[in-house]
Amino acid sequence: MTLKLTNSLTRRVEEFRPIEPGKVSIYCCGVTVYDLCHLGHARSYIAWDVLRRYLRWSGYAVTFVQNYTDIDDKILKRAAEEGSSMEAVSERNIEAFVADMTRLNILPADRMPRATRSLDAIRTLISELEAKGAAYSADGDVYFAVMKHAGYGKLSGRDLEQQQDNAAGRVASEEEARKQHPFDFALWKGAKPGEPSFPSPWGEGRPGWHIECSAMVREELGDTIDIHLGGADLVFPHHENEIAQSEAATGKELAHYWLHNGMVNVGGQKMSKSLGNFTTIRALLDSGVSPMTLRLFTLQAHYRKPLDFTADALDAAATGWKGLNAALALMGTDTSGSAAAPERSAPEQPAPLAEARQRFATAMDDDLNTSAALAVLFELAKPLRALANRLERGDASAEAEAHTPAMAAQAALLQELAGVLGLQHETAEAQAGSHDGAGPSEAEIQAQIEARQAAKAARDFGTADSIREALKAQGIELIDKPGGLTEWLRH
RNA sequence: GGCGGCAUGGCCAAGUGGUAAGGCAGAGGAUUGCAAAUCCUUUACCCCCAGUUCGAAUCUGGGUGCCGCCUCCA
Repeated sequence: MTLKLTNSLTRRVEEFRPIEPGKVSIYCCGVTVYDLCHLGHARSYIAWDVLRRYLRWSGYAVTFVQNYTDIDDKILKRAAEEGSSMEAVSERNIEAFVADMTRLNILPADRMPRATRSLDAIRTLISELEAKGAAYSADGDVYFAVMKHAGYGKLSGRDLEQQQDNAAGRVASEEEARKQHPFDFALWKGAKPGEPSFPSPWGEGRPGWHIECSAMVREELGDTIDIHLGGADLVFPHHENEIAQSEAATGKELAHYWLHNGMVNVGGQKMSKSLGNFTTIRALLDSGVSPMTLRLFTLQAHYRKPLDFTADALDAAATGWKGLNAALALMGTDTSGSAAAPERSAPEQPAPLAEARQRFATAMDDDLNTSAALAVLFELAKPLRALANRLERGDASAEAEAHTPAMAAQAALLQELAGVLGLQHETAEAQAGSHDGAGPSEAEIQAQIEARQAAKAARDFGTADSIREALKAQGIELIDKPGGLTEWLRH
């Protein structure tokens, strides 16, 4: 079996064949760092993290490059609003991005270029386009001439002539007037008073949005790469323009495979900053939803499909994760295993495990069918959970069973496959989320538990239950364990 | 209007020609002083219509509904 991926370029599922055997070069469109990331970003980057982990597990050496767009109108606007600078806004949001991704267990990219640090490559590319007659300058701006590029529209299925009418409906801004064709887009924008600018052969200014990606792909990975990633909302115009620029300049295909993830929806509508219906990653995580719950939530759907974000669906994911997590706990807290040279053609394993591994690989090979892959994890987890539960009850035979090679192998496989999906065991604290300090103190809770123990010993269950109810009202859940022990959880 | 995509049980979601994965919720049972947790069992003919086929959720045509992109956007 080999990996098959849906290529947006052909709108078909294709077998993945790297340019160089055993190696994969990937460029992923990153964020514009003007604000915190929301769940849409999380979904996207979790999906691509899984692609990357799976390729690694399949034996490929992966080079993963993801950019930061650190110059753009929205960053400048934000900086003006808060009276700071472009750099300050960018820096702060890059830090936030890294922190959020880390919490979600998303592997950092191998290289993370920034637009403002790639200006030489950008200027070189624009010059080449100009020399080839694919670009023209007008009043300090430089535009890409879409009519000069034969393949324009091949990714998004747009026909320039057919699109004329739609474009005509746009507001005839000053910028529009400078363009030769409505779809022409800025490669370089002339400086406006008071805005940061950089020198160029066309005067002071700054790069347009699309050109930075073309330049960074080329600088970091070469003229042609294996896979280019991004959200479905980037297909047009961003990726279309990227292709046009790069291919007009190099005469080579920019990327062999274009993968796009579906949007996160809220109430059937795309989650976005402009609609204001977004939840930031950190707001969600800080509200007590664990990172792995969010990961599981996004992975339960196929990456290309829209994913509706609802409280119910998230609750379901949280409960589901509890089960997987309990099974994962059998291996202890050391779950750094995902990095421990996993190999998909693993050594000998008992037949059922080999079969599970195969089903997992088959699912993932099928355009990253994480939903089906998760089914394998849940099935592997089932007996492990049962065992974990018996262990908790102090079942002596369970103790012995836990140390049998069969169980150990099952637990190891579960952990390995979970690792491919970036799922790792979470401790109780991580699951509980942050505690804001309200509610009864530990000492108070302990005192209540002891009082309840006494009541129970006296078979005064009415008092015992009322104590439990009172604590519950304060967000404290009591759980009786075998042997007369009582544990508590803060909700 | 143009381009693309989606419609599967109460909810989420796989399955893309051979008779419906998995998760959540629900129901019954076990266990428990009662709970919680856990364990066992259990719940669908796949938006509508017409075709192709021995056989379709899966293919074709039509219809209906929904979403994304066409302006910044993961």
